[in-house]
Amino acid sequence: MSEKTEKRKQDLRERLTDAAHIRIERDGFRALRARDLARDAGCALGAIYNVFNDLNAIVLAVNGITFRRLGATVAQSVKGADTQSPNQRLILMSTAYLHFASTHNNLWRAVFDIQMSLDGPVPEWYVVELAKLFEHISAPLAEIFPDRDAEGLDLMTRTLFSSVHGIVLLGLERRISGVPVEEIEQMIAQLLNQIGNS
Amino acid sequence: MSEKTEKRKQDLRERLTDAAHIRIERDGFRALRARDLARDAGCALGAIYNVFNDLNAIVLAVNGITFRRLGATVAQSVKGADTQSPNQRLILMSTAYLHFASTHNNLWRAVFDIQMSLDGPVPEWYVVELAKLFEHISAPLAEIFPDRDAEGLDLMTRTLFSSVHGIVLLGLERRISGVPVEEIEQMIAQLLNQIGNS
DNA sequence: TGTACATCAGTGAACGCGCGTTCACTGATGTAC
DNA sequence: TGTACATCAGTGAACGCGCGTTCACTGATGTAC
Repeated sequence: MSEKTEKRKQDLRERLTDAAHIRIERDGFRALRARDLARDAGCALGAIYNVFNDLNAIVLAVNGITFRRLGATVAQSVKGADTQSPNQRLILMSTAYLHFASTHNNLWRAVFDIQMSLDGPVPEWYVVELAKLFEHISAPLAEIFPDRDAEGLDLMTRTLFSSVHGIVLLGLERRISGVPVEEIEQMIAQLLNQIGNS
Repeated sequence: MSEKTEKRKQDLRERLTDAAHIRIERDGFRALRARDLARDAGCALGAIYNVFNDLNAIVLAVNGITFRRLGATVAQSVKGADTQSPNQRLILMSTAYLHFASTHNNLWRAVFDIQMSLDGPVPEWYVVELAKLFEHISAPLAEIFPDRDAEGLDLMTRTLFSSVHGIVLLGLERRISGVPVEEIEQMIAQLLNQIGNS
């Protein structure tokens, strides 16, 4: 395969991923259709399978991008905030998480939904990104609880992340327990202040 | 329609619900098939539609049962525990919640999953059960924070429920961030002790 | 009690549709000489 | 530079399957007289 051809393939891969990105963001990943993607990307239906193993691989590709963006957004929220209290930084990150989830709801859900319904190994990027996210959380926690060992800190990190995730998840779920974003922010602040003040 | 006939219909409804209950618990609600149900319940495929509007109605019926059981289990866990500290009671309830979710994982997920992917009005029982669950949570919270008004208490109740839900959800999710149940118990205790000690 | 009729639960074959994936073909691109 | 050949990206019609739901039919049950 010549370089030029390889580039064309890469090009198609990107066009498909972009199209999937847009469609998932708008309609959710369960509404993704091979025929729609082909039309959007301007290729034949069969061409998809020259470039991806199956539809799922495209969703995973989009999820990889989404998760990295999410991680970057959270990291960004505390960049240059070293002067803030650790508690304040946790709130900044959680709020960033909330806003990402709120703004890109379908993309965000796809990341967590599809993992749960799939089998096979968890993709590498997933593990890496999650670890990075956890590092950002554990840093302020280590300041708040300086005498915890690494293991205790890890448990606390998971606890905190899951809690905030739960608050965001149910808070954004209009059909069940959904509330306005400001109220979700209050919930997060409430939770973190409890923890920060102990 | 005679009384006897009505009873037969009611009977079939129950047989179908029971069959769905078993299958959802074992395989998850996404694997539920009309033909399987008909076979399990010993009726013809078409008979289902004499008795339910569609498959979804059966899942909703099962979800109603599950949610009530869940509520009862949580309530049971603090029955006669008035001597315990409010914090301790919150831990009891959360642990009961965890164990229910862990033991009846697919049933539990169906309750939350299907609500999110459906449109149309939220069923009455759902709202009622959730309100009951929230009452159980807000009682101990009112003891811990006697000077909060009703609104603040409500916010805190939602915060707590969502947090515990998130911890259980991600904790039980083997493919992503899953950990042993004992560790989830620790996470819950950690969260609630933070809140109880403030 | 018996007979004629009406109803409607019960039946399962067939409909209908959606949709991921394949596959035989074509033509553009690249390579060898 | 030109010619012959090979490769493989690109094509889209067709396959295949799953599965919810319908529908024309039947026979059991109930009702009227």
